[in-house]
Amino acid sequence: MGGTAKRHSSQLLWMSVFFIIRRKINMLDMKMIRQNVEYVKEKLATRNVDASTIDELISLDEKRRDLIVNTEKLKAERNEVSDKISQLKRNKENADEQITRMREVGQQIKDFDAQLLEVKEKQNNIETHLPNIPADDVPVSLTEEGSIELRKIGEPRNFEFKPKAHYEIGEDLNILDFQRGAKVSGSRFLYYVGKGAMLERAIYNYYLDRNDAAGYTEVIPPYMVNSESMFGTGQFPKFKETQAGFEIKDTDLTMIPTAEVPLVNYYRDEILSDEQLPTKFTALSPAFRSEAGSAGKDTRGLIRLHQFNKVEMVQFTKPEDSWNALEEITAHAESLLKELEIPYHVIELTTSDMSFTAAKTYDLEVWMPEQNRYREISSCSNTLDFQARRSHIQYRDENDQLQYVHTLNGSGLAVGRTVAAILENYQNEDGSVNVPKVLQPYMNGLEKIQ
RNA sequence: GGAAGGUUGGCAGAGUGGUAAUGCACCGGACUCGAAAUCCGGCGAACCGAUUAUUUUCGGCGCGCAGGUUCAAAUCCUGUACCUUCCUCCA
Repeated sequence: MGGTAKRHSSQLLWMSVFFIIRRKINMLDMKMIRQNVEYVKEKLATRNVDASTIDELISLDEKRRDLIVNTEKLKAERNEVSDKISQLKRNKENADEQITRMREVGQQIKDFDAQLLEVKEKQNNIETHLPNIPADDVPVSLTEEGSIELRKIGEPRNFEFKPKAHYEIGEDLNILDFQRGAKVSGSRFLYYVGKGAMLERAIYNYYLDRNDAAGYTEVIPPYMVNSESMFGTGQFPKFKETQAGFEIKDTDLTMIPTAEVPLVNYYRDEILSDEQLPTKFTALSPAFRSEAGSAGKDTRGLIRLHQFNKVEMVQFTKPEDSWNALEEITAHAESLLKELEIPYHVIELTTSDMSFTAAKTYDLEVWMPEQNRYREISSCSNTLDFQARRSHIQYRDENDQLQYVHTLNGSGLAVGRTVAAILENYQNEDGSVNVPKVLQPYMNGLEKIQ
């Protein structure tokens, strides 16, 4: 058992190495890079990619194409001579001379192919680690500073008492149980109990209903996905190297860090017709994150957990529509906060703050009274064709030409953090918490948790 | 978890070592006032490279995927994924 398990996992390792090589995966179009070397260097420099990396990529690409020319020449010869051999054999003539020669050619092909594989591997390793090129209007910054506040909606409430932290409120009301979460699972886990569980459920049902009304098709996706899916949306390979997620041992499965992964990969390796665009999906799912590297940050409360619920929105659009779609998806996420009457602001992330796949990102941050600051509750991004290239999602345009679709994702919204925001913003001096009006129908008319 | 069968172009479907039949669909043409039917011709996804760079042409790859044997693999060998059916088990 132990032996087979071990062999099994080493095979999986090879599988995960090879699926990268097997298909030509361009997150950025190699032809585009080749033709715009300086532009790419300049753009990626704003995302901490060294110019020498691009130089190395270019030289590997040249080497690769040279090898292809050489090896294909030999393969063409082999095909031709093989044809002759088969004719000779059919005529019962002697083909020994040709066969001997081809034996040699075959060896040469093998040698070139081995070299080619090596170069491809190196090239792929660089390519798959290059982040998306930021859109031209994204603020440039190499530090965390520099994001732009686009608008601020709603006035933070004036408290006549010292507002409590959401985790205190939740523990005092017996609706959040972090102690037992830690006992049963560990830190960064909790139980929602009673009206707390009901509040969580009310929020995500409310979100799903609103998203449905906005034209998103509701989906219940798998919560574990294979490596190719993780690759398609841009989590792998970096995610794997930094151990940012939970991978299931001895399998090829990873617990999803966001529903974006199964939603975008829904159409992986498919060609859509242009009537299918735009397609809009929404899903409630738990999100699983190891939070490696965030030790000591947000150790209490609902802000940073290993498992949290999130309602996600994903759109597949034609290239010319994706920038409008980003505004639309953001506006829709905002409408949810407006209806919940929680103060928030919208910021535009900087080049280095954006996720690996994003060309442009808006974050929505809600006001947290006890922390006296805004905290992220939604992130809406346009990845352009970055994910579509990795996951091979194309469509036939009106001229019957194949084109990559554009993909967008946005939280609509993070559920656990919504609970936190409601507890803090709607708290009363006596420790009770009012239920936002729009959620009351989802809580059997309950107006206050006490 | 065990067993058997399967996976070939948009679809259907042949092909057990000599380089992917055939049908439907599709594109072009003929016939027609036009269409259908019929006939003739063409193409068979995607991907990669060279060439041309508005159009092209040539080649590689390509029969679920990955290895191996061979001058040559859809075909033989090994591994593996998925689908179907039957046991087993289970919400």
